Amino acid sequence: MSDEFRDASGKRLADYPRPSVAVDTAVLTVPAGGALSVVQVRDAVAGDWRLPGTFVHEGERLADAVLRSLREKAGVSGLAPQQLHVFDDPARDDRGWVLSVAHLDVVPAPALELGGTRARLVPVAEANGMVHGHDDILEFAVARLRSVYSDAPDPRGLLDEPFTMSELRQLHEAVLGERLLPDSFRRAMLPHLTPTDTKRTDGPGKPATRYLRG
Amino acid sequence: MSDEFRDASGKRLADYPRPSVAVDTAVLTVPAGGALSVVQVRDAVAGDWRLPGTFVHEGERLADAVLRSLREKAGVSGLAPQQLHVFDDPARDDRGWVLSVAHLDVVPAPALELGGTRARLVPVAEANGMVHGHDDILEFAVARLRSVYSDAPDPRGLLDEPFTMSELRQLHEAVLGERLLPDSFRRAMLPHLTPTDTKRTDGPGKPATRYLRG
DNA sequence: TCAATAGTGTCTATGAGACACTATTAA
DNA sequence: TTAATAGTGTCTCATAGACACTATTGA
Repeated sequence: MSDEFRDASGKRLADYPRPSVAVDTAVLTVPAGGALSVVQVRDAVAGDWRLPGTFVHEGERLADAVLRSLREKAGVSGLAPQQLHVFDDPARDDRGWVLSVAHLDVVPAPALELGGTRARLVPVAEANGMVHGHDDILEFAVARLRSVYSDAPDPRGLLDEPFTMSELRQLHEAVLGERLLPDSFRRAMLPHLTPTDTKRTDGPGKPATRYLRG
Repeated sequence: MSDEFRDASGKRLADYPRPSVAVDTAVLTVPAGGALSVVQVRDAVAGDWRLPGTFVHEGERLADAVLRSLREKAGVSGLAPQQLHVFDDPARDDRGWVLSVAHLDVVPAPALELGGTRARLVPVAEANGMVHGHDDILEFAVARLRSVYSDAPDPRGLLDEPFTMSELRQLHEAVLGERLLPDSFRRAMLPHLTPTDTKRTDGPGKPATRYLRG
């Protein structure tokens, strides 16, 4: 890298004003039998609950900044952050000129070990009123997750394999926030599933086949 | 804005290193009877052809930076830049630590007044080998445009209204890069179109109804 | 009349919704 | 046996592909 680069107008790159760049992440999960939920952290200074985020360090990839913020602020081992959108309203952050790159990360509930009282899991329907436009980021993230869960069986691996058709349908219902028709759901998913020999037999009812993705 | 804000560790916001932030834009259009094409500008320093871009000015919205870059570098009156993705590879730009926010803008061919020899229009199939990962940005932009043109009739307004079904289908074929079945295309589009009383009668053939969107 | 393009009617295959029916278990 | 859940078979309706057919123009 060269700080001495000059553009067509003879200006050095370093002479241009630069924004602070933050990453803010909606970590989504579905607890067993629960609703689609998001990780919030308590801000050390202001004391409010918000999405975990951090400023990007020099030369750091955005995805790495996300993983660092999740590890440090929420005690979460994030997996595969997915970039959503840059929020660039100059007035959105009262600390100055800050661009926020919103991310989505999807983590299976059993892998979520929230760090004490600084982090909590909240159903997305109840996670509103956050600062710095974090409500908008959450909305973006939920919309993205729902779009990928409308076709394929558990594409982000929220369920442990193998799983039954009912478990899969209940997961999709939690993600999509609506009831699904069991018949249509089964027919749409079966071509993308591989049945195994193991069955689930707990409580009454015919034993359910367990499936693998793919 | 306050430069004196301090975070939980007592550090001022201004103390954090900050990246340069650029916007780079794929301006797409379809010339009458032609293929999907993109605007390239010749770099004043290096002399190569690339996508128009600029560094974001302090407090400026990303979309405004895009419009400014199109006006100044390509002589184009951009319309509604759409954000695509942040390219953040620290090594992607040899000038230093630069984040590039890729954008898509869609402009009707008659509205494109390219500025002399500094800008040109190239079919997307022939626009490759650009610096700073601009090939990837173009690929992103084309994919986005194709996804919005797969359902609705000319959603980005590339055609002047009213237009005939053939004109609409030829536009969609140019955008999607593939032939479409006239029957299925007509049936898919008719519910989203309003017929007018005017007809097109040039050359032989039954006069074609002209339609409006919506 | 002929060539060319616009537009209609309809047959068929496919897939979703609906729902009755069978299968297999625990209690 | 009964209740409960899993899974199958099939009817109907909506839609896409295919394609024959009609409609209206310029030459």
